[in-house]
Amino acid sequence: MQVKKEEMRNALILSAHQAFLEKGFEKASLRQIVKGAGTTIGNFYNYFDSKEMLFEAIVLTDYELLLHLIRSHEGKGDDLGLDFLWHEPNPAIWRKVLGKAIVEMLPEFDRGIVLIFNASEGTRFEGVKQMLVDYMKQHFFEHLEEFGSEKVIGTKEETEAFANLLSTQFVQGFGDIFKLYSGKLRSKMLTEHLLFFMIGLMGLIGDFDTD
Amino acid sequence: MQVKKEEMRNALILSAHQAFLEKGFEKASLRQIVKGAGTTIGNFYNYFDSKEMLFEAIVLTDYELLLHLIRSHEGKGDDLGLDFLWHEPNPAIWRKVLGKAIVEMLPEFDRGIVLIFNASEGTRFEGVKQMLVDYMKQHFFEHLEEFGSEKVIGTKEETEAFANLLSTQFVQGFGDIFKLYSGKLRSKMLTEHLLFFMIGLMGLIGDFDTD
Amino acid sequence: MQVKKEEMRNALILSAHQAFLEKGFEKASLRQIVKGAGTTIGNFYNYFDSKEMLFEAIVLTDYELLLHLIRSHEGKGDDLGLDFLWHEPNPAIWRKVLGKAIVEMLPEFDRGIVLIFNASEGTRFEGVKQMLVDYMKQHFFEHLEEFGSEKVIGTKEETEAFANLLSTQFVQGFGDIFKLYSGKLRSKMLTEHLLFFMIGLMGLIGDFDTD
Amino acid sequence: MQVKKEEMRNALILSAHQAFLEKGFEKASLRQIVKGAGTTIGNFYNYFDSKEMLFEAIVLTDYELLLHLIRSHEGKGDDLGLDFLWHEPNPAIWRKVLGKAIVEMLPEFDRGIVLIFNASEGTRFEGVKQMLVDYMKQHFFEHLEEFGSEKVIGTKEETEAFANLLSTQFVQGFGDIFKLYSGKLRSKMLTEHLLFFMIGLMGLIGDFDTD
DNA sequence: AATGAATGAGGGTTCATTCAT
DNA sequence: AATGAATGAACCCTCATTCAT
Repeated sequence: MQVKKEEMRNALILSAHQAFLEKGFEKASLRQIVKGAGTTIGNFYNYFDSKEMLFEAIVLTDYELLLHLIRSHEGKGDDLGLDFLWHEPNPAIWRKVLGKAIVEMLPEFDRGIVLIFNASEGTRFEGVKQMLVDYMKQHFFEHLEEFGSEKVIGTKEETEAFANLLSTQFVQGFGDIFKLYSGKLRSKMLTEHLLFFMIGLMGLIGDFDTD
Repeated sequence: MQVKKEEMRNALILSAHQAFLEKGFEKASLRQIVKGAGTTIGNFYNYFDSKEMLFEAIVLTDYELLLHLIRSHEGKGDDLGLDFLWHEPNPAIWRKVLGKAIVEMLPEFDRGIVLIFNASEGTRFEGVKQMLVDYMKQHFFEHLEEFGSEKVIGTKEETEAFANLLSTQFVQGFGDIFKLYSGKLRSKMLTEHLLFFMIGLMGLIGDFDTD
Repeated sequence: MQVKKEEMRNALILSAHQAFLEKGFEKASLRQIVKGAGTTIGNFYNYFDSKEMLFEAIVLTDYELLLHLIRSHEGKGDDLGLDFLWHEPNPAIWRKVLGKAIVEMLPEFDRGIVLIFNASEGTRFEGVKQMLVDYMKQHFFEHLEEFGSEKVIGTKEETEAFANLLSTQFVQGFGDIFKLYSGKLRSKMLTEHLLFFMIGLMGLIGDFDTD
Repeated sequence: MQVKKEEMRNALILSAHQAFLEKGFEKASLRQIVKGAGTTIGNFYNYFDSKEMLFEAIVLTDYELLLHLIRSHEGKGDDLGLDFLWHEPNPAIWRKVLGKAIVEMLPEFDRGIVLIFNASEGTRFEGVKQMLVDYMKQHFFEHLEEFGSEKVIGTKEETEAFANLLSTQFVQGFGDIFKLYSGKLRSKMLTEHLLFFMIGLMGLIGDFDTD
């Protein structure tokens, strides 16, 4: 009862993707995955060299897209070229600009990005999310300091802690959106998510008087 | 070498807390926990009926505090009694009021709350976080609708999706703060975190003109 | 891409020979062998019925040569017709005679003989080496007894044990030489090896006074 | 049905020793070993950390004895203090001296030494035998050269090859004796074995008379 | 002649839990 | 209160072999 190669391979990837999503890399068992794909463990190894290689097969393209995305902006000190928005008083502009920017820049991530973010513990990708968090944290921290956070938030340590918190949530939200939504709704959510953070950030440091 | 009952129990709880925090409930092994507590697997079962019961012992008090916190506000349709802030134009007030409210209202959560949020998969508490998310989601959704989100965000489905996203991050941030900080820094972070979400929310729906 | 039948067969034999030599029959894996031959597992079974048959294909000719060699001397009670040497006092003669005898008598063993000796565990040839050892043991034992070993070595049991030891080493050395050397160096080593054993044997039982 | 700790441990070691002896480290299966010891695989890991550690438990003492034996003679350039024998014309002396020397010097090797020699492939001890062979090879080579082997054996390369062959067999024979015999018979065999090699070596390079 | 999908048994290892002592 | 021996199921992975194509 042989099946065309690509069919079984896809069945394995599909089953694995679901299992990894539900339980994470380590807790998802190969037995469960092959069962979901309607084959046996022995046969699995005709398609992939190891459990980790299976994960990598699902994830690698998105990983490289992500890496490329980060590197193309690294060192430029900008927010995806949107720094001018920080000085834009009319918020109506924001939503438009951000929406457009996101659609243009965002690579066409597939299933992989979600696994990298939420199911990669135990693989060589387990540090990727934190890397992104650290990268974002730097941005947030710089903006907070630039606008005089010490007047509103507090000490440098407090500001740094808060920047850390913000970036963690920002990245997590990013991942959640990719997990839950796709197509236009995904773009829409990404826009609002970005907007929400920019507004929150500005509001936090901009308007307020503490006395 | 016998040890006073409470001491061993505490040693086990301490070791388990650390292990659960690092690896999560399922991946933390009993062998590792008892080793960390300086005793043996057999003896463990003199103190706890199972691995899950050990988890429960660490977590239960905080779980009940959390439940009580939610229930005491359930059905009141308020935000911890702070609804009036939504109509308060002076943001300086916000930080003061929120900071005070948090200190007053927040139960004295112990180590457990972090485990419930970040390490409870595989236990009967694994749904608690989502429950809280759902609870918060309702609040966010109501506020978004109340202020006419359809003008700014979009359809009801989009609004609901966004409310879901916000609440997920809100709760996650809440958990992160408890995980990372304690004492006054924790309160400070909680205040800023709340503030950030209120400002973001208001900004998103309040100020904007879309045309 | 099809290859002429004999070429692929030879490639498989070559690759297998190397693998068996390195790891022995059981630990050499078919996957490794077919990879080395540049084909696939499935195709392998077009050439050989089983892993064991592959081994046999490499080994059979040499096995039969060996069998023939033994049988042609069996029952004659001689040492390859060299018994007269035991009474030859001039050792210079020995080396010459032995060297010549070896070249003349030794069949043209191929790769197989080494595998039979050192890599046949798990095949039906795994007993061949021991058979040869037993055969040699008989010779050694007879010589030891003939020359009055009880005066020098000890009891019959001790003599037998020693004959066993000698023959084991003799055969092992024989195998080692075939494994490591070829051509003239092989003949040279075989001569010295034989010489060494004859001298050792003679010395052991000939000259000595034990009191 | 609990058994005293030492009993089960010994049963495991006994069963393992036999399995390793028969099949070697890699091919001996844990399932077979625990079955031989009348327990389960799970329980095995209450006694040993791994299959390799089990091997080590059997072998370590003998390994250290062997190491100590070698090191205590290393650099002295002697043959266990028996160099004078090479110039001793009366062979009757040899057997006596060697027999005494062996009994005195040989550490009380246990089962381990045989495993190290014949069943250690796949463990960290797999190189020990070759180390010993190389060590002996040096001795043999020096003696062969010292006595002018070029006159009798041939080129330096041939002499070296032969030294290699001799040492391999010498060590193998050493191992075989430990495998097959014990007690006084072991000492007896060791003596004859050593004697055999010394005689063979002398005869090979000297001009020997047999009467 | 050649491919590689499929199978089923077995490899070493870890796990939470039970229970005799 | 404490020990650790014992269990049985599950983990990822490798193997020789079969067979449809």
